[in-house]
Amino acid sequence: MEREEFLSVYRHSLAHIMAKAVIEIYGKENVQYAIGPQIADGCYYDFTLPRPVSEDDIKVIEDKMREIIKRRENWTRKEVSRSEALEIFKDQKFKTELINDLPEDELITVYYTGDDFVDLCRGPHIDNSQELFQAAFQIKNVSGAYWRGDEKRDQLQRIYLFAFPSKDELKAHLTWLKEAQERDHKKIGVALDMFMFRDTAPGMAYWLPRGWTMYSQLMKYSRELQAKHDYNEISAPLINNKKLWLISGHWAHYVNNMFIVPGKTQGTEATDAVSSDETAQFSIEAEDTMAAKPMNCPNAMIEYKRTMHSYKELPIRYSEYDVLHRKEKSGQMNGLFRVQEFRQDDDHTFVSEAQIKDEIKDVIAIADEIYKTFGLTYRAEFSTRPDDFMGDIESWNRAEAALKEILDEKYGEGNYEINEGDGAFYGPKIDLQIKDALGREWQCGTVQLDFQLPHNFELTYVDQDGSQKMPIVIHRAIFGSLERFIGIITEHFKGAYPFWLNPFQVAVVPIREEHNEYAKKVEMALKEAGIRVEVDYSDINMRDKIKRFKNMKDPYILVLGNEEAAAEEVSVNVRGSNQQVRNVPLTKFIEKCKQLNADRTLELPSEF
RNA sequence: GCCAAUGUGGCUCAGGGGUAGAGCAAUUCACUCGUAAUGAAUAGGUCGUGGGUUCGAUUCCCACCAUUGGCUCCA
Repeated sequence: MEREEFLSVYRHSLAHIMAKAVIEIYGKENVQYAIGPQIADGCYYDFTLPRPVSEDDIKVIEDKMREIIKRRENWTRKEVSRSEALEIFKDQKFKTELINDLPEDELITVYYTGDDFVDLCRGPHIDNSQELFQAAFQIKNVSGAYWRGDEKRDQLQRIYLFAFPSKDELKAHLTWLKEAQERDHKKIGVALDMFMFRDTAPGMAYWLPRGWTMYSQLMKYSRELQAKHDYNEISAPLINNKKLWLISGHWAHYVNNMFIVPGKTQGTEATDAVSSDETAQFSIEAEDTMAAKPMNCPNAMIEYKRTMHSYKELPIRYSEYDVLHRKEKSGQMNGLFRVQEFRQDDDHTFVSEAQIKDEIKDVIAIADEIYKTFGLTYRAEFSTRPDDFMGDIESWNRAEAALKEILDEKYGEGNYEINEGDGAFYGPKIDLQIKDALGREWQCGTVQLDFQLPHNFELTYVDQDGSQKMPIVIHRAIFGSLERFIGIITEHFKGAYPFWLNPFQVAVVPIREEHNEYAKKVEMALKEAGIRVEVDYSDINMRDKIKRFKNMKDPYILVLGNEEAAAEEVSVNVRGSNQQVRNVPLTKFIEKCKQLNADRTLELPSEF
């Protein structure tokens, strides 16, 4: 049996063992068991139980599973008719629903584990529980889950299980998990003084000097690159009157994700901040109701509309890095990955239909260059026309064909995922997904075609024949949210960012106070060359200075003593090792740093 | 929004019905010319917030807030 097949068979079988254990513990009449599929590192099973599963229960369930396996029970496959199946599971609502939803001609099979447990399943399974003797498993955690992933339906308790063919493999997985948790950007970001969160602004990062330095470098990089591709940056108001959101459609489709500032319907001005006017009433129906922008697009439309446009101007690319606010339901926030305030490397490009393909191609080229700079790999997803699409079907077909052609050229047919009918109602889209340290995927880049907004805002351009045409809008972001992207790269680099990006690039350690003068000279020379440098002039042991800079993961630490001062040299301590590179001429070191900045090099050289 | 867990000095965490403890960090002093944790002393906390139970709550109960892991939804 292939390893993959083996994994799927016995992980799946372990899910049944878990169900059997849970039923024996809680009593069959108290348990509704739903589904128990295998997943990447094990399996899970969904139940409704008489009470929540506690820490103590977890141990009990694990022990019961081991006990069941030791019974060496036979697993028996049985083909049954629909009515037999319904009879077997007559007290099980989820199984009954599953059976009723099976196609008419579907062969229904059930598996007996021992005489007292039966589950609806297409298999295949092991023949006897003793085949699981070597298997290593451990309950991972318990969480809530919705029946059939529908939040309007039953809330189930999902018990996750790690499951591997051997104890060593389980142990290796747990080690991996522990290491992954050490990459957590929430930990590293705090340790490196990058950012913080406070409940004075839930889900909104406070950027500290180091973190903001890096944030600025990302924007600088993005701006430089996009300038080469003829993008024009704009900026627009952070809060807009409700009338804008009514036109854009956000008030109808997105209002639950917006921070609203209700207008005043009656009352006088408050006279002081402490005792405000109690007669004042606020309502989102008031005309002066405002909302913080969750997206940049509507304002970009407003700027486009300022003047008439000729076909000769297209494509018009409006990029922007403005702050966006999106209100999240509680429980959705996650460090920098999911926040309520963020910036995107956003852009709205106005094109004619004929320009779509070339424009998207250029976008993909930019994306490629950016991701390559960070050494990130991503997965592309193509989402096509949904049922409630807007616009004419011919435009959709042409747009989708253009996107598909680009994707095929770029990634090769079949090397990207196609989500049929999953596009936005206003246009098809390409999303780029990147994994975090724990293997969770996050959408970063996105390229979306939009037929709707130009319509809502009645955008036009004058075509060659003098007729009024409606442009198509391309929304795109490559980093996506800069916050999310910084979270991703923090985990990717484990806080040891590339030289060009690190908050401080060079740290300087004068060995004793009498070397401060030379250190100052080195500092100024580095700053002159545009290199971000920090120096510790304090009167403490050099080891302490080095320790602090190492903890902050500065790429190069320069140690300066008599020898260096006399020869205008530096001694370089390279991040990631304790090797010292001695007798490097200062000018040579600076040239190297400038080169690393210019090339945005990923590797950190230890030769100068 | 739902299920569960967590919240103790700047950070990491221990403790537990009788008004709090460690390590790191900070401050002061000493040490300090060769590459990652020198020594001593000092200071710092109404134990997330608000109620309740109790003679007494940081500890038990309730609500709320925030965070984490999932579900759902998204950049």
